[in-house]
Amino acid sequence: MATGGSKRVRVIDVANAVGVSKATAVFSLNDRYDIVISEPTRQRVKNMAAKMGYKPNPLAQALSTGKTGMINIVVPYINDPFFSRFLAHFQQIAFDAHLTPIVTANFNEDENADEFMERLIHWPCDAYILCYSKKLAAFLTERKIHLEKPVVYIGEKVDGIDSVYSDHQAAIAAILNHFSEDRRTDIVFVSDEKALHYINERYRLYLDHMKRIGRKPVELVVPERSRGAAYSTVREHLAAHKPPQAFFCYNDELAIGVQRAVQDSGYNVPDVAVSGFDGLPEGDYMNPRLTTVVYPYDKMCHAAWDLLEARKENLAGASNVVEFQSSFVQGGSTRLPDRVPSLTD
Amino acid sequence: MATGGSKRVRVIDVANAVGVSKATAVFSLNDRYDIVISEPTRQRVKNMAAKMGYKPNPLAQALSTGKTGMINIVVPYINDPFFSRFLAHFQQIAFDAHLTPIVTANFNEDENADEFMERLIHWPCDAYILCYSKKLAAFLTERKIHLEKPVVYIGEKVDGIDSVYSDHQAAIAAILNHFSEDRRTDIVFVSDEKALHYINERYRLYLDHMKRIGRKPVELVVPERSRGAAYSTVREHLAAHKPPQAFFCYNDELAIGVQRAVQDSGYNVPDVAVSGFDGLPEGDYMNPRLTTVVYPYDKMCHAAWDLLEARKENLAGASNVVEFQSSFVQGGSTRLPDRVPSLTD
DNA sequence: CTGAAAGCGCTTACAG
DNA sequence: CTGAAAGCGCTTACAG
Repeated sequence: MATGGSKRVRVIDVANAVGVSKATAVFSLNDRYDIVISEPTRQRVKNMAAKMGYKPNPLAQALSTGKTGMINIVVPYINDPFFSRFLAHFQQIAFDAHLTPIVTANFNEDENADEFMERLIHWPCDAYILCYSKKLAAFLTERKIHLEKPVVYIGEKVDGIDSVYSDHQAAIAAILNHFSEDRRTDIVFVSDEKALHYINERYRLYLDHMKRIGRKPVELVVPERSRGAAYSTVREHLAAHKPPQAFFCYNDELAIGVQRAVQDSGYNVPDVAVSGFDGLPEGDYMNPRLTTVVYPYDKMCHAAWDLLEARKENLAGASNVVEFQSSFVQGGSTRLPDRVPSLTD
Repeated sequence: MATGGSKRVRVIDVANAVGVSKATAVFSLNDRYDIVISEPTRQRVKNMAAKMGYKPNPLAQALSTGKTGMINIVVPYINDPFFSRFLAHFQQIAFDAHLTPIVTANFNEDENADEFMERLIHWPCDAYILCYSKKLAAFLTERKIHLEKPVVYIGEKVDGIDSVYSDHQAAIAAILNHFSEDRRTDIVFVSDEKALHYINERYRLYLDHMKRIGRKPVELVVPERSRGAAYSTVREHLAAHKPPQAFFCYNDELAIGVQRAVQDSGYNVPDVAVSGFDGLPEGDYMNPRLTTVVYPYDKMCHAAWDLLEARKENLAGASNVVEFQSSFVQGGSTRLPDRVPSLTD
């Protein structure tokens, strides 16, 4: 049976209805002006197609042309306020470009990850947008997929493929500097295992900072990158230890759990300061508001798209990098009431 | 050029490498045990396919069989903590079933909505899962798409197609009852325009309740279903009016903005009570915790999947409905300290 | 413009 | 098991 329902209209049906050949119908519909067809004929075909509700079967077109009109957008997790912002942007961009976005979560380090990647590279699509999944980027480049189809990476600078990222250094320094100005030196770094395992910029700058001010770094490792896990870990920690002057959290997701844990343990925020990262919208609705770092999401997404478009012309060319700057945003979760806030930007 | 890279391995390549016919190769790979092929031959084909990295081209398979292996999952918005939970569940379900999920946001009432729906029905896929988009459901049933492919609706009971929903009545009653027990009678309903426009259960039960207790209902209409819009609306309201005893909010998204607005206006929550709806994870991390209503998301998703599976066998059969019960969860955002909490379940 | 044909990569019915 | 063939619905090169 034909794909897409029993009585789907085909080009041949349109051609027969108008009384022209299949070729003429196709050329008219596809605006092939390199073929000589009279304007009235073109119009008759188009009108009839519209009247009959003809839509080309994308599958057949794809098989014939090698262009699927599908674009694979990969994020580590689909149900995550951080990544879903990127998804929403790309969804809109793809819609406008008349492409079908195949949105997939790559399960990053999960047990399904390998299986996922195998399936991914065999799925026919025209291009890939990878968000924050270095492992997947390595997988694709190893198999030279980026030489066959455009691939763009968003999140970090990755060798060999076009990438877009936001530089966090100044923003991280601003947070740590802000702690110093409030004379907070007893700072705990909160992250999940992954963030410690890889060479992590936030962690590294934290270590540098602690060294500089001559204090011993303390890491609190949360078993999983979720607010719930952060909450439990910090509750336990505060049951056994005195609170630090500040919790420097890997991201907002963790900071949200941390802040709640501090409060539920009977301490006040910002007496105990809590800082996050990522600029999740919900941070603005915490009480107090979460100090965080925001990135220019929309600009990053559009830059990624532009790279992808440009790449089509030149698959083998040298890879490009587009850099943005993240910015520190101070909220009540770190501001001591008796001090004037100091924003670096 | 072939889809999916220049040197993609095809069945014929595998067949030639083993020295069997194309048909034999296909039958072996597809485990067609209705065809007599010796076991050793089957194995040789499979091993060679694995060795050569052969994966069938899904596009060609789809065109030939009429089965695309794609399932369309539609939500109003992709970047929404409520809907993205459903997405995450279905993503996993589809992965396990070896299907490719086409995740799309239908922009619900936006300007793009019509264009979106037109494209949607012409996109070849094997089935549809619609989440909370009645307009789209009507569009599909009008065109009798549900008689061609399985369609399941999640969110409400919809005539003519299989649907899964959670009944909120008891939970809504529990919230209102909870307000009464705390002697709160001055209750404001907060929703966006849509929620008032349609016949809305939460709104209707609120009106009934206010009538019963002899108080005048007050609706606060937020221009858009976002926490930011709710925040602004309530800030303005509280600048001009005395606070009510309770804000009964259409959902958590709005309640999050409302709670923050109440606090920023200088009032205490739960002196002014705020209740939400949906059981978003972030409600648990508000200060105080948000009183809300939770649904059995995972069960709903699996029920929807089961309906879809069953529907394949019998497209024309009468539609089924699976109902779940939502439950009231009391948080600190409504609990008066001097009263014993009263949970109905 | 037309008409007949090949091809994308697969599945499947059929005669041997 | 094999081999030759038709078909899914489209695109495209080619001879007229």
